Amino acid sequence: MKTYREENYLKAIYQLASHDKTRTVSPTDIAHWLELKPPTVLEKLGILVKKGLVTYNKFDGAKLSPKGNEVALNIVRRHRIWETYLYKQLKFSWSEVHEIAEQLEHVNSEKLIDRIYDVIGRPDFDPHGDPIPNKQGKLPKSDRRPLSESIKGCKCVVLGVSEHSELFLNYLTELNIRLNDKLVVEQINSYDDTLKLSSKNNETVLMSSKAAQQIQVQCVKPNCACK
Amino acid sequence: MKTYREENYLKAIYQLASHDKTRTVSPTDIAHWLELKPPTVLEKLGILVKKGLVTYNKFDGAKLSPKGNEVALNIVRRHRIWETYLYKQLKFSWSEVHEIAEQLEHVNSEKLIDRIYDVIGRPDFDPHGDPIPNKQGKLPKSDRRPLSESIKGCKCVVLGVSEHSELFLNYLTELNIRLNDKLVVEQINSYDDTLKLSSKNNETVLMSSKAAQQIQVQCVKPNCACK
DNA sequence: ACATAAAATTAGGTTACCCTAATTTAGAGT
DNA sequence: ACTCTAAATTAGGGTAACCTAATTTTATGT
Repeated sequence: MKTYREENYLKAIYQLASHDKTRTVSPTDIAHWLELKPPTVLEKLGILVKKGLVTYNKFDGAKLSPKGNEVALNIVRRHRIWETYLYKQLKFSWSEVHEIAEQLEHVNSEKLIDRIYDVIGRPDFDPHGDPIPNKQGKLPKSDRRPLSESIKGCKCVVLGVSEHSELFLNYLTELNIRLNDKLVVEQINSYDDTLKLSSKNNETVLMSSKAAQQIQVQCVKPNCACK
Repeated sequence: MKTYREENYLKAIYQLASHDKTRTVSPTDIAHWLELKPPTVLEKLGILVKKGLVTYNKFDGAKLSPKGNEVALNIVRRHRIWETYLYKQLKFSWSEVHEIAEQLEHVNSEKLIDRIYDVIGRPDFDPHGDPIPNKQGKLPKSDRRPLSESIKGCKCVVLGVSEHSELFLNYLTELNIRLNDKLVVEQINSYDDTLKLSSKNNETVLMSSKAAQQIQVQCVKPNCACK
């Protein structure tokens, strides 16, 4: 339990890297993410480098080593398993589970994780729609992509969200968009990429490009023009 | 979660005090219990005193203030609720739950504790037989007392144990003594207080006074001569 | 009462994490 | 190339929790 700060650094690097794969993960990014200051992060990066969990230089930023990646994915695994357990077994709401799972993910008992993973039926995805890595740190396959990459006419199903803030989740609730909902992209505004969507019950909603980037979907038709 | 060390100090003081109510809780006792060194404990005691959670002087030892007691009992509550949950819901063995509950007890979510407490049926006692304090820090009533206080001929039922080490729990398993077993005290050796006990299925076992002190029982007959 | 063992306390040090306030280095625009 | 800004880094501290090695008290046995 004393190593939970280290776990949080590794998880942060993982999350920042997967959030935007094009940019490097800078000390400033990590500091912002963990609500710390850059010198603090820099210091810790030095320690993580020495431990062989991370590589760092100012041009490439921080990168997880294979060992660091394994640790990070294990935490992600625990987090998502707990989220699912809280949601499915203990009837917490979608927006409540994250904060509690942030704590539970650091509880060190493989047997406990195995047990609750069994109870929830060993799913590949958590209630947010995020993939649950296996023990070896491998992610299950899927064709998930951001809704923002859809083209006009695409019919797709909501698999998850990339942002888990209450603000965002409540925003989706207001738009009446839920996990597994099917959406049709009616129009894409060519000026600001705002999407006009219609959902199953023929409600039509407008969604900003910013929000659409955070929604993970999969095309319903296997030969959909979206790639 | 960062305050878990403090929680552990308070819990240690509580446990040491309830373990032997006659003796004072010394820094050395606490150090031994938490696997720390006396100066470390002394330093922390100063902080706890300053925070109004504990009183301390070398003659009376460490004592929980009302506020400190409330915090300690809340941790005990969480610990025992988790133990029960792990045992009853997640099918962990009696000897496994303690270690995991040691970690889970520090997870800070009243709603989570409430939820799992509901799931296990809001019991007054945990699977060890230990009482679960309510939210106000009150312990449920019972006539529990150590088996070592029994007199010859007493018939009593095992409600719990005061020691939770694997060593001790395995010892009980070997003697084939379980929670809720009924025992009859056949003889008490007047030299070393060793007990000769017979259990329901007429097995006879010898038990040291040391072990008997750790077993909590209740007389079966309301007018039993044990007091 | 006195030696001696044990416990409490003091002194001084370490490591992990976190900070603010410079300073240096990169990057971006002109 | 030059300037200006933002990011990275260095310098210098602080606190919490630990520790070991004295030193001082307190208890204890004879």
